[in-house]
Amino acid sequence: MTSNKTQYHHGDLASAFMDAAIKRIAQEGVEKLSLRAVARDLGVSQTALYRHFDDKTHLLTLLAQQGFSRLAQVSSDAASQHGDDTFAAIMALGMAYIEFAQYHPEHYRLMFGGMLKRDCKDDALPEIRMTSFDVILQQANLGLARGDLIQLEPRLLARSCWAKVHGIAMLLIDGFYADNSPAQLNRLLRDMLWINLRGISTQLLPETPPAI
Amino acid sequence: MTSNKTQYHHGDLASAFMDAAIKRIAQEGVEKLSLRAVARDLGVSQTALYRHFDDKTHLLTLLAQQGFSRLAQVSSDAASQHGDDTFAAIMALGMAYIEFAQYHPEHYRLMFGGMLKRDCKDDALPEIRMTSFDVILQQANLGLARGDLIQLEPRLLARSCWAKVHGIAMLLIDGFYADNSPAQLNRLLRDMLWINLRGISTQLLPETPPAI
DNA sequence: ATTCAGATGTTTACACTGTCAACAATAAGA
DNA sequence: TCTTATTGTTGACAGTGTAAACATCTGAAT
Repeated sequence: MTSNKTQYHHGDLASAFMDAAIKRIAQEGVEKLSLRAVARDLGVSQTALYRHFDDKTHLLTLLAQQGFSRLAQVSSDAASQHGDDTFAAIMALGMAYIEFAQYHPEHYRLMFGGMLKRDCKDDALPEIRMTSFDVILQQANLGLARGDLIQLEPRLLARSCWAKVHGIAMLLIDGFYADNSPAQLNRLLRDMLWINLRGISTQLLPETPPAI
Repeated sequence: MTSNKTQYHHGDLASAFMDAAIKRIAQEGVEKLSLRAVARDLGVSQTALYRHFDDKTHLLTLLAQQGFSRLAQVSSDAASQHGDDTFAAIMALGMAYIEFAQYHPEHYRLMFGGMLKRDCKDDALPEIRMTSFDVILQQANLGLARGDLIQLEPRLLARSCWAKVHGIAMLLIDGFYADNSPAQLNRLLRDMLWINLRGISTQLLPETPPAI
């Protein structure tokens, strides 16, 4: 299996392809990703990938799915570290979410760029997409149960938070907050998240979030 | 000038190109826009556009600029129809903004898709981008002056609104709210916008916005 | 152990793309 | 009218995604 003598069979070309593709995407952006270039990186023929993926869209779809599952993971982890503090949990969730986008901007753009929706026959994507949403929805339900959040549909509360977080993440990676030092940026992001939280809180929250 | 006998000189090929390109983008998405296809639509040679645009990025940049200026126009118009009612004005602004994205999803994606930021030498784009923001900023300042909004930096208030509106618009055109009737959708969008407004209001607003 | 089918990788080829260089036709000013 | 800059065309080149035919390896049944 790990015989490095014969290199005709790569071993696990599929995941090697995905890793190499992500690296290239991170460097040069999704738009100008070339499958042939990835094949060159791996020292493999330019059509080898067609034994593992239907076409380019298929590969990108799998990468997007991978991104969604990682995003759900990090945001879920962040939220669960704040026990029964509704607002701290949602803030942590949002910041982790935004950090993911910040560290993997091109991957995030692939996930939400919309180039997949048009010709994606794979029905699994919308489903996996929702795992990220479910993390937020769960926190909304917890907050409702604790009486911390106003009594609207849980889905509405979650959607509101998601839209806010997503908008911030998008504008951030598009460079709209570039005129800020790291400390200022952190403050700005937290302030913006907090405003939306104030809008769904039953309590009268202060105008700015508590220090970390 | 309008001699339709000799067709060697088109007259105004530059804007004809932009119009035709926008049409194609609206139909098939930004990603798979082919300059040659646009040239074919216009019955013109495939390199004619290089007398009017540096390259593909240049054309897309101009289209994006045009989009930003139209977006600023419609959202400004919507806000100015609500006199001195801070919350009605901001709600109208947000809804008009979202409607623009809804009616021109691919154009909106071009504006915020980030495929320009990477290799856009044109410095005018970030500037024109900000005209959309200035419309919101102006409403924030008005609301502050009336004492309707909490006393934070006007830029922060505006940025918060913008992020929310942008996030909603993006998720909308990505199909995340597809499981809604038009009436439900309108209600959902307004509810989400309203939550953010509650977060920056000095008054205690109701949990859902007043009927249109 | 041999054989044979399926999985995996390669070669070749095609249609398509963005863009450059060289050339042709027109419009406008001296 | 002659000149010159503007505008459009032709032809070419390198790069792309991907289909078809072919080659090689792996693994299981005989």
